Amino acid sequence: MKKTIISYALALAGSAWLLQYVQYTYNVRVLPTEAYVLIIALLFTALGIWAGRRLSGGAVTETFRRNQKALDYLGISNRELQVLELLGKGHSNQEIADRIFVSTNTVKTHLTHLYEKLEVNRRTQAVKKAHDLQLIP
Amino acid sequence: MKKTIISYALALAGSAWLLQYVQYTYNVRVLPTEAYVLIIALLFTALGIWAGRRLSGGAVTETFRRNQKALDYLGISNRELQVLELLGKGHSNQEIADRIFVSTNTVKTHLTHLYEKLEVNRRTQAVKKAHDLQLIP
DNA sequence: AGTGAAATCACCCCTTCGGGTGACGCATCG
DNA sequence: CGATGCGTCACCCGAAGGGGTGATTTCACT
Repeated sequence: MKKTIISYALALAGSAWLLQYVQYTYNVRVLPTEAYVLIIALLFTALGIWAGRRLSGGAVTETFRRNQKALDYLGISNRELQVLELLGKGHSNQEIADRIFVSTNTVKTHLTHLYEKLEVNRRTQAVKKAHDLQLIP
Repeated sequence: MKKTIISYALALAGSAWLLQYVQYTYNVRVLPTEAYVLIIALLFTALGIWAGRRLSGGAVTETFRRNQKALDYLGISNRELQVLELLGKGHSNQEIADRIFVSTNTVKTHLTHLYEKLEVNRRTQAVKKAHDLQLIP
């Protein structure tokens, strides 16, 4: 992180210096201004892409966005989604039941429906599929 | 994609034009050359970051990199990792056993050890933790 | 007013999982 | 040589999960 910033600053300073050097040492403008602008622009675009990857690509700051379309398509209800979320956190049926104030039977019913809609037959598979479909983080 | 490229080209052309405009219309260089370089650099750095995100950020091409350090720290063996991977795919003990040609008892033993090392007591939690620790994709 | 989906709960039966214990062969390391 | 860790397998038991059926209430839509 710190290294990235320092490298970037050095690259920036170096480029500025290089431009000055070329312009003042040879005292000629071999290329029109547009060309310089283009070169600098391309150079720093590349640097920007690289810096962007280093700075934000590594740390996964990406916020979770639920795939509402898939949710609708599969016909998963609110309550079922709620159960699915707790499922994804690794809770047992009993824990889920306690957390949403229903009996384990109800949780089982919701899960059965979820398994049908997700076309799976185990909770682990349900979690995996829900995760792949971006239904849960 | 196409829109991104076009927008980018427009931004680039616009910036070049703006520079020309400022320089030739007022016929004065209110700022030293370094400042211009800096402005252009910063501008296109930002544009580069933005373009980078649009072009490659959307498609998650990010390849999975196993967290070897965590693996070593937790003392998870090769065989255990193999079981963990199949676990993460939502397989049952029987399926895992068939896939690696051992008995379900062996799978259970591996899992028991994994639960201890990952400090969990359910397969779903194990999958979640392994996923969080980047032990499995 | 009637239909249907969602949500709730119950009971049964069977499979799967998890925890505990014990055992054996094999390799590596001191 | 003995200790340690890994991989393998077995048996037991209780808890958890999964499949099936059936039932009630509530609420929205028609």
